[in-house]
Amino acid sequence: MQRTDFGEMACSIARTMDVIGEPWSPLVLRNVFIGITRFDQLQRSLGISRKVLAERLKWLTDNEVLERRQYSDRPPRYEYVLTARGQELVEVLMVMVRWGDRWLAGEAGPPVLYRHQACGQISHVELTCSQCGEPMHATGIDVLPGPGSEPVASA
Amino acid sequence: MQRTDFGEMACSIARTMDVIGEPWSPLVLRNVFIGITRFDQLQRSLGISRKVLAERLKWLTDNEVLERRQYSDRPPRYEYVLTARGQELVEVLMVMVRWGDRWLAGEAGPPVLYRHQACGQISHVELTCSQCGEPMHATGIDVLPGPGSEPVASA
DNA sequence: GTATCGAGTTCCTTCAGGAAACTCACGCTA
DNA sequence: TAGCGTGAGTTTCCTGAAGGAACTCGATAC
Repeated sequence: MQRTDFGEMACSIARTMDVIGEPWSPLVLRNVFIGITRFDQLQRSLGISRKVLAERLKWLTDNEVLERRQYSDRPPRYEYVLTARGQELVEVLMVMVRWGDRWLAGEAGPPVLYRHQACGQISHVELTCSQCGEPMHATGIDVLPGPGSEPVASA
Repeated sequence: MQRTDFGEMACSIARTMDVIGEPWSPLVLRNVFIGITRFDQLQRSLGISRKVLAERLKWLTDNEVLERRQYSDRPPRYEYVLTARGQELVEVLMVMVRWGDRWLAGEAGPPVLYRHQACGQISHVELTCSQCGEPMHATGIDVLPGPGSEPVASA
């Protein structure tokens, strides 16, 4: 095996990276999210190789992150849309955005802004605890082994 | 240029992926976060090639995500610790964890659990709006161009 | 009946990842 | 003081994946 199989590791990060673990997939998802959903649009907007784009789209649809949908019958034409799984993956991207905005945007400021529809304000995501609702950061958590900690091979 | 230079794109996701954009870096960060901080420890725990690990560690320290710290003078020995920048990057990982737990963990359940020190409960991160504090999801936001939307080359 | 367009495939080259062996400075020990 | 062990990488070689460009294929457009 050349490329390590992250999908089999007992780690959600590894498993997530098995799906979005190379640089193009997040950008493909971002573009689909903002409405760039067709093959040639994606190829041109990203400057990605057509071959690699085809591979990524297949991978993402196989992993139920995207859905390939026919939007024209004659001629047959397709577009890609986010599944529920993909919608939630965009939330990972939103947190990446926040980090990139904070540490890498430089003087120019963030390239895009997000408006929260519920309150109408320009904002960004904060991480809070699902139990108490207070802010939750890397410095304030303990890591414990969970039920799926080691998937001991039964074979 | 073989590998596209994501760091120059006007997109925080691309810029973030320029730093953590291949599968090993997030896992290296995770391990440093949980206390696996030395070269050989990292290499053995991840099963990563030593060459690639050395490259990643150099890249991550160059990007101020990790800091190389000497913990022994004679013989000279080094360990890697998270910078403030790296601590915040771990929050991206926490959201990846949540997604991976939800969609990829399967019957076995999540491999690790997180306890929020502030409230003492086992929990996971929620995304909320920095302005109104209400939940914030991909389906409820508008994307607008920001100040750094197109870094028009001045040259 | 030729051009165009969307949606991919195919082919070729180059580069990055994996595995394992090697280096180098130091410390232990017998 | 010769030899062994250890941590922290480097070096070498091989294979597979990314890039780029050209090609295909069905279907309308002119």
